[in-house]
Amino acid sequence: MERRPITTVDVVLLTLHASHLAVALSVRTSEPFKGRLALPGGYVHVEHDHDALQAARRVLEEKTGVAAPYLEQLFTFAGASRDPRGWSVSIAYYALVPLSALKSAEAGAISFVAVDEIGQLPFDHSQIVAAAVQRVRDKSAYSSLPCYLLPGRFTLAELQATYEQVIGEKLDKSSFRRKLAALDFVEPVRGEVRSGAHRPAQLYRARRPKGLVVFDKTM
Amino acid sequence: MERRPITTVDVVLLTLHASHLAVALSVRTSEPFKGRLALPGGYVHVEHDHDALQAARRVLEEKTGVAAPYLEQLFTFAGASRDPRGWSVSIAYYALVPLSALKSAEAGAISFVAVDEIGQLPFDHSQIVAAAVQRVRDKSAYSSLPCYLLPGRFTLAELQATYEQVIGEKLDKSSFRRKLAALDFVEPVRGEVRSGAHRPAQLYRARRPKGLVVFDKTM
DNA sequence: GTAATAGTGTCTCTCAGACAGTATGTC
DNA sequence: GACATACTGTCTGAGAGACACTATTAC
Repeated sequence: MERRPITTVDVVLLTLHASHLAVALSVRTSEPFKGRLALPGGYVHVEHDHDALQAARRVLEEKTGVAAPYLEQLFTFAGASRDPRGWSVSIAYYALVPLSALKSAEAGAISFVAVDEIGQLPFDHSQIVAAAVQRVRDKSAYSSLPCYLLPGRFTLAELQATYEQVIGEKLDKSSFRRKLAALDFVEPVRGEVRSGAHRPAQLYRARRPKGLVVFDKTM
Repeated sequence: MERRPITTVDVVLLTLHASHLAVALSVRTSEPFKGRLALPGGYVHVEHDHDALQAARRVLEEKTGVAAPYLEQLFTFAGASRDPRGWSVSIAYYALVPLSALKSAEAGAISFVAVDEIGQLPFDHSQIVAAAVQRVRDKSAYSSLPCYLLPGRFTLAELQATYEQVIGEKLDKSSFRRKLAALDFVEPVRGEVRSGAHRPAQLYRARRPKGLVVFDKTM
């Protein structure tokens, strides 16, 4: 029989924290790198996990208490030198959640670090985070992905700010709304508005049956 | 110690064969599914492979004799029920090569099957092929990926035909060339032309330093 | 009234699609 | 000359960017 590599699942949980894209890190409870901040992750449990996606969901749930609405496989990092225990395979996933879904977890063992301020992480986790951020930035330019960073109801101004934050450039309000109307993946919620010090704004929600919508052009 | 899953690498080698996108399959020489056509693949060799990409290159080289110019990780298929031997991880890669690079291998144990005519393959290999084809079609619409399906020199008509074949729709010649000129990832080879029964066509090649070029818009 | 944010209208310029036209080879 | 393929020019309509305008609230 072949010698088999270690197989783990790691999750890059991203959210908008103080208007910046941030990643959730947890303190490692076992060696190697015990006590250090790292991506939530764990072994694949051959006896209990049916497949890799389910293992990722389990790990995310165990470590952060969150059932992420968006969870997608990112990349598999595998090699001899990424883990001191030897040849290892990490099937990496990334998840997007609104910050509001994490308020309870924040009290726990989870820390949020802005993606631009991450130092060195154990293993190749810095690389994994960089790959996830890259993917989210790229994909957000031509899909409805940023919706998953917002709570159930949001104004168009908030949606636009989220896009701008994630893809890193200013967008024209008029063009943005024209495209939204054409793409039709958000809908107004009749009767609900956000009141502030000024003119109230119509609240919108993501259209349910659509899921992730991918465009031809960019935002 | 955790029970560890089996870890393998599988490669979807794609090429243009008789104007159709085709996948290279090889006959399995060991159980399970011995004697059946399946994707070239093999165990990760913990002692010799430094990482997963290198394992994929080795497998491709061993089974097809080809050093593919384009080789990229596709997706990792992992679960309890995809392999009769038990919980397994397949890190799937896809490669693109010009048919001319495969002429020697064709005599060997490799068969080409048009991607639209693939029946049931062992394991979840049908799914893996489908994912690779999907990826190539999508990515070809907004990148120079199809160049890797052509030999070193090609005419613009051949390049256009390749794009049309892969993405599955007719393109306007004038628009196509305008975009090519703007994107600037191919260059004419001075003095080289393809002569036929009629007006000879200028030969082009992919610009060396560029590698894969990704566009904002689609072809 | 003013300030501030929400939301709409419109002008212009770019560019992709469509298609016709010219160029250059074989026979 | 005819014919086939290579290559280029031009017209037009759709749409994106830019920016100004109107709307509705609090004070």
